[in-house]
Parts: sequence; C-alpha cells; structure tokens
Amino acid sequence: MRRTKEDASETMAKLIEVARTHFTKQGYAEAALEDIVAEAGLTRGALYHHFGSKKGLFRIVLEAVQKEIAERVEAEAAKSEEVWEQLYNGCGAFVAAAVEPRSKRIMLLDGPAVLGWETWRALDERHSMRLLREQLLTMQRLGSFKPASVEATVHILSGALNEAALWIAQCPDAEAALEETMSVIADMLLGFGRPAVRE
Amino acid sequence: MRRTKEDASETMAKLIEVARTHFTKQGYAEAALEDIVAEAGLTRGALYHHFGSKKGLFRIVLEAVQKEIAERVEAEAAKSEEVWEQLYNGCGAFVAAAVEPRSKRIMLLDGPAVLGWETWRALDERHSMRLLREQLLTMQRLGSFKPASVEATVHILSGALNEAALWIAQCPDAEAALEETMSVIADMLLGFGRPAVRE
DNA sequence: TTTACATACATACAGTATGTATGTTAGTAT
DNA sequence: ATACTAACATACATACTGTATGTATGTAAA
Repeated sequence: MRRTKEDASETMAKLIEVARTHFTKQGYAEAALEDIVAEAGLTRGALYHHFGSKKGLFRIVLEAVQKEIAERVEAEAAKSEEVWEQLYNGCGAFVAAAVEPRSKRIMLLDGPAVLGWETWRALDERHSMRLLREQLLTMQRLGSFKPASVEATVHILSGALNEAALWIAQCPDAEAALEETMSVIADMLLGFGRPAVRE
Repeated sequence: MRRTKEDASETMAKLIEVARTHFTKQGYAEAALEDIVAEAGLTRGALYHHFGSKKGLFRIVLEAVQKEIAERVEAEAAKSEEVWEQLYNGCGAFVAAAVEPRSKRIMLLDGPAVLGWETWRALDERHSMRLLREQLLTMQRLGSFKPASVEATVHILSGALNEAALWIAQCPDAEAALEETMSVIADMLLGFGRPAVRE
C-alpha cells in the first residue's frame, strides 16, 4: 500500500487541487473533507496524515492561491521601468487576478475568517504584501512618495484593492467596473504624490 | 411557561446580547449555540423559534453592530459644515468604532465570510455604506469631487477603512497607527479633489 | 540479506454541533 | 368559555471533524 515519495507528493497535489475547487464552490465551512478525499480517490487518513487538520489543508491551499497571484503581479509590474507605473500596473494585475472565482473566495472571504487576520496577514506578507511594501519603500527613498507612513499605506491600498475585487466580482459588467476602479486608484495615487501626467 | 410579548422581546434582546459576546470572543464557527442559550438561561428551542438558524442569529447581531457604528459615524460627521471635513471626520469615526473588539471580528472578519459578501454588503448598504455614498454624491454635485465613479470610490474607501481597522487593532501602539492611517487618508482625499489646506 | 523502523495511508470510533420534529403551557381573540 | 397560536422545552436525527489504531510497503542499518 505504501508507495514512493513521488507518489506521496502526487497525493498531496491532488488533494490540494480538489480541495481548492471545493473551497471555491462551497466555501470553507460547507466543504466536507469526506467529499474532497472521495473525489481524490482517497480517504481521510491520507488527508490527516499530510495536512493535520482541515485548517491545515486550507492554509496550504491559500498559500498556493497567494503565490499564484503574487507571481502575476510581479510579472506585470516588471513590465515598466517607472516606479509609479509599476505600482499602478501591479494594482491592476492584482485586482484582475483576485476577482477570478478561483482566488476570490479563498483569499478574500474565507482566508481571514478561517485562519484569523494575523495568520492571514503573515501569509500575505510573504507574497503580495511584501511586493507592495518594497515598492512603496523604494518610492519613498526616491522622494516621490508623500505619505508619512508606508506601513499604513500598505494596508490602506491593500484593503482598497481587496474590497474592489469583491465588488467587481459581482458587478454585471465586471469589465467596466474594473476600469472605474483603476481610474479611482489613479486619482488616489495622485494624492500620494504621483506626478500628474503631462499631456 | 409562555409569557407575554414584552417578555419575548426581552428574550430576544438577551440572546442577541449574549451571542454578540460569544461571537466576539470565539468567532462564529467556534461559538456553540448551546453555550449561548445556557448563559442566557434558555434552551435552543427559544433560539430557533426566534432566529431560525445560527446564521439568522448572527445576521441580527451583525445588524446591531452596524447600526451602532453608523450612528457614531453620522453624529461625528454632522459636527462639521464643510463636506470634505465631514467625510474625513466620518472616516475617522468609522475606523475608531470598527477597531473596537466588540465590532471588529463580527463586522469585518466573520460578517462577509459567514453571510457571503453580497448579503453582507446589502446589510452594510442600509447603514454605513449609504452614508458614504450620499456624502460622495453630494460632493460630486458640488463639483469638488474628482473621481468619475462614485460607486467604485465607495468600495475603495470602504475597503481601505476596513483593512486599516484590522491592522490598527493588532498594533502594539494602536493610537499611533490610527494617526498614521488618518494622515494617509488625508493624502488620499487630496487625490480625490480635496482643496489643499491653506496654512 | 535480513531485520528494524518509519512513512503513507485505511478503518473504525468517539465527540460534538446544528437542525428538526414534537410536546407543552399560557396568552389572546372571538 | 373555547379555540387557536405564540413562546418556548425536550428529544432525536444527522453530519462532520478529529483521533486512535491497524497495516502494508519502502528504506536503511547491521
């Protein structure tokens, strides 16, 4: 019955994948571990062996989601050389990624509630929030960033983007809502010291 | 055993009150209805009679929290006559109210996750979000508000304040964090068209 | 190469929590 | 006065998490 190490990590990957779809569709509370392992062709024994608890499994799934999004944000930001444009593009990429059903519920709704805000933040810290902070610190060093507290700005911006994603996700015309959102974000950045575009 | 109508509403009030403390301390998932009714000197029969389900109870508790906060925000905003100052003061009052333990977890963490974002938003709509939107619409009519989409701004501002409250709540020096937050909000409002203060 | 051990699961069971169905008592309206 | 219904209590069904235990297989040391 026991199989090799590669088989074990395959088991974990399968469980994570199935769990992500269940958490996405039904939410954490309504997702039954029994259903998840059944769909993965396993039993709860395997799940508890690898993840320890339902929260343990959710935590790993959440990290996968965050990692995926952070990579997209970083890639998008890197397309520009100008710091304000990097920030703005990064924000856009984040919202575009976060609205997707496969990310939204797990990352923005259940994440903080299930794991607690501090745990959720600690995870986020290693992914998207880190990028944001470093960007703002760089801009502050360059002297073009106005707000006194980078830390407060990180949370304000992050919260704004999160809630915007949730709003956009349920708008009939999501595309238009995304455009409106980015337009407001642009105004917001002006308040933070972004030079006005010269026409 | 059956008592009068006033006694019934007293029963409900007691359940709501006790439930609020349990939801606050342990969170929605960990709060056991059995414990709640026991502390209220009742049984689960009473709870299910009046509220129908655990979520039904939570929903009522959440509305009580939101109503309480909205009143504080409205009162604070009304202290000024100038629209930008009203907005700024309202934001400050909201964050100050939201950080309190008795509001934070129920309103910002469990609220959206338990009821779903759309239900949560519909409730918020009747309370704080309505105030914010009306304020922005007024300002837009006066011509001093810059962003094109009031609706997007409502969510962005609301999300920013929510996340800021969660951040402040766990800062060792919460008072300083609140000040930093409000300073960043002030910069943000400049981007939205607020006239710079003349010294 | 054999033996000892650890890993990767399966199975069975216990505990606990929600929800529902039913019973009972006391106001209330006709 | 009686029928009806609201306000609960009680008992039970159901479902889900977590744990304890069993088992087989790979792996490393003797």
